[in-house]
Amino acid sequence: MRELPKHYDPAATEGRIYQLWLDGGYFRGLADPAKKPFSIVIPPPNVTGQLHLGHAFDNTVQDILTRWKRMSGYAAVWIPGTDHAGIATQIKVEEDLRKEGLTRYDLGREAFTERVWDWKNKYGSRIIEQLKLLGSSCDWSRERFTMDEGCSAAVREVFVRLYEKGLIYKGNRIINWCPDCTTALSDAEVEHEEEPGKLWHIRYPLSDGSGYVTIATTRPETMLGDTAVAVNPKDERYSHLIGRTVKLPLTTREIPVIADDYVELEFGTGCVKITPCHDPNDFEVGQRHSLPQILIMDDNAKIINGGEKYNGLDRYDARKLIVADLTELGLLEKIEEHAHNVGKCYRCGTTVEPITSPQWFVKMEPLAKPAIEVVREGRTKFVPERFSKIYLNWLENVRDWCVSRQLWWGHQIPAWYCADCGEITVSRTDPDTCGKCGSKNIERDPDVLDTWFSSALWPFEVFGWPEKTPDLDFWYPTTVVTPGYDIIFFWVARMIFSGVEHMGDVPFRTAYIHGLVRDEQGRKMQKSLGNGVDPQEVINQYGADALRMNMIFGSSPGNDMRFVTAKCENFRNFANKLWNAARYVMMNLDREQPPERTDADRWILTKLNRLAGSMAENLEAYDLGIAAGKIYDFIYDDFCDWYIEFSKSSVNPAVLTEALSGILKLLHPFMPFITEEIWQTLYNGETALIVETYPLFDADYDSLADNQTALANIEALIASVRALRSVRAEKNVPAGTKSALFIVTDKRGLFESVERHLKKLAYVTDIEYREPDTDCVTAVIPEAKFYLPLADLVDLKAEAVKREKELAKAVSTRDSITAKLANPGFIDKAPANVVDAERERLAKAEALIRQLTV
RNA sequence: GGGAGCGUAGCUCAGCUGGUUAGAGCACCUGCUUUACACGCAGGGGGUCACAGGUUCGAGUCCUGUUGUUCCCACCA
Repeated sequence: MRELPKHYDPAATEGRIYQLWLDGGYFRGLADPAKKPFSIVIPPPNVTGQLHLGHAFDNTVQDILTRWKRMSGYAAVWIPGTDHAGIATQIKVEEDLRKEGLTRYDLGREAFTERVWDWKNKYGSRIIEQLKLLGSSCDWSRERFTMDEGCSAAVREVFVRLYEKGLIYKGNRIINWCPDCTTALSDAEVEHEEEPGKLWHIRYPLSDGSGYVTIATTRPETMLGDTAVAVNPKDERYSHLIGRTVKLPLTTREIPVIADDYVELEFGTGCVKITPCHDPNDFEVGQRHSLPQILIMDDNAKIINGGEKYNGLDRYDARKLIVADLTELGLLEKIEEHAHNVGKCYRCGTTVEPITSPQWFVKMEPLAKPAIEVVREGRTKFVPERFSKIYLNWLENVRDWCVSRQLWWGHQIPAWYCADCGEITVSRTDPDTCGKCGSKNIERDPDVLDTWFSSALWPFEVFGWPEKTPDLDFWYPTTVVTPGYDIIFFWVARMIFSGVEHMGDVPFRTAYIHGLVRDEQGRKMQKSLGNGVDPQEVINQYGADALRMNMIFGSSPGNDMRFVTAKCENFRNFANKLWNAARYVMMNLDREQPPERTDADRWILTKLNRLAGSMAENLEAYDLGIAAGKIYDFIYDDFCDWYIEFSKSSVNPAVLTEALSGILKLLHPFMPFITEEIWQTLYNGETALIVETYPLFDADYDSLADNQTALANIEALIASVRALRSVRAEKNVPAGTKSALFIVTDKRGLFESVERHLKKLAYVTDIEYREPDTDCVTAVIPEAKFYLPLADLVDLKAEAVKREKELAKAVSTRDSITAKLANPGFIDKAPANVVDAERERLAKAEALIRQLTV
């Protein structure tokens, strides 16, 4: 047998163990009809991504579930892959270009996308390599990329299908525009932030010179695009103005005063400027009243169509100038402080501009309806349940999804415009001619699709859809996905409606939603704050197993967690504890085997069996933190503190090994590296732990009479040792000082069977079952009273005081239980096992009182 | 304007379907080279579970309200 070093060294182990798994092909998922399917698709990280703690958390959860199911006999597969991340990746490459003094326009579309592919091929696997450091047991042979051939085919198929069904359309509608990324964004990609702002009150003179109306606005620059002023039809202050016109200051235009319910009477002045091209509400008002549309900003949010003076100005410069000009004209009535919500681009943080623009939209209502149904019916369950409300609420109110992006990196929209007849041809294969008039004068839409359009198809495209593949048949719907709550809208909801629409079934049975990883102060981890913790450094310092346990231990489903690096130390220590326990086991393998199993042997195996049962319940319920806590406690308390200590006075190497291997199996999904390493040593590399069978609860074994007896005996032994150690510590008895022990008990058999342990663990020389002749230090448990003849330490008075205290406590416990049991309500309504437990407690309290009053 | 989470030991957090004396890690105190581990062992101190009501035989756990805090959604310019 190999000598193990005194300390576990993760850095020297993890790479070797990971390679062992790879070489063994253990991650490979095979659609074996003899087994039950278990499948997870990874939330594909961005190709531009660097491993952060969010990934670490997410992937630990997935790996625990996958390893557990794999060991439980499922045909388990975990599909990895990456997302092309349209905006993020394009920005990255454009930044590189800028260093060379170039823009993407200098290269042109083809050369530019080629360059992005180069970048992807060079750096795109970085995040994948980092995931491996965590121990992720993904089936790497199935790694996918959202822009690989298969995924691209799936995207195209979906686009065409939806178009043919009338669920994708092109329209000139108001969208969110990021002037920095120069692309449209979906509603979900806009983050609203409250900001201090101003409410400018501006006078619009009536055309007939009879006065003016005062409007209030937070964005005065948009007045250049005003095409009306609106008031509420019920507003008597302004009813006389309806139908008249006002002169739009700073322009030569005259615009009408209209009436619309949208205007609030109480807010501002009760008069609203209407800018159909730059405000979603105004857009709708404009539709209702057939107002002209005047677009006053270009792609970079610079003024156009605003007159010579303002054209070309940035929107904020224009605002300053316009406010100054209005002031000069005496048309600025007042400025109020006004906090309001501002939409920001979720990628770059730039304030988005609502503008009208011709874009492609997915019609949401017909897709949302069935997606709402499947969750209501429980065909997909959210864990924790509360997230289903967030999901439902979003889908119930969702507006059409703007899917076109003015980027070059992504899935180019398969639509061709005919210059001759204006027809749009949408096709599965690239057309040469217009589908309507046959003209060759056609041009492809330059835009690409929202990145989330392809990730929405992830759970079926990775199995080969639109082909009908055996894998798809076997593993779809997938078992579970594990995203953070921050991507419920982006990803979870869109996967569900896409799965239901294209596969006719939900994409996953369970959406296990987890919280976000925050820093020690509870802040989000952000580059700009510099508070990010690099998981790779943590792994280097403490080991991947320690990092994994840190993420899982003490976390609860759906809740955020603070990452405290120091906590890793605890789990490094835990790993070392297990390591040394294993060392101990292996050092004792050659010892002589006693003929029978002792109570201690039966005790540890019975407890281990129960542990398997209760951990299974927690794992089934996705309570990973609780399961982790239980195996942790078992290893520290039951196995190391007690069983190994028992084994020092009477060792059964077979049981020692049996218990250790059970522990290794149960712990493996959580701490795969160290458990496999120990397993390899313990069994000389003959088998791999990763494909061993996960322990199940055995009810028959649990109910064996010998095991039940062993449990009772060992629990009494533990209580005895604790009581004796406690009293010795209290009296400051030096550890080296041993003494005889007198036991007064009517359950002599209970102690006779464990005398060896009692002597060893409580520093006892001889045991006698009688009252001692001299004054003694005493300790009491319900089953017995103990006397330690440590004459010079005995303080009779102190002993008496201590006994009195204990007695008082025992009496109060007894009385409260007695009262409880005398309560007919309790006896009638409490479940039998609870009543029994109380009766047992009472018996113990009474026994303790008896011992104390002997 | 709606909705949700959180408030438990000095700190970071568990506490699953209500049921013993509310737990863990770190920190703190007292001992200890006990033949696996000082990345250790033994013993110990520390909590009126935010507050107020209610349901119940029984509430940290369920309900209502208050308060603090964080977040999400929403078209009052």
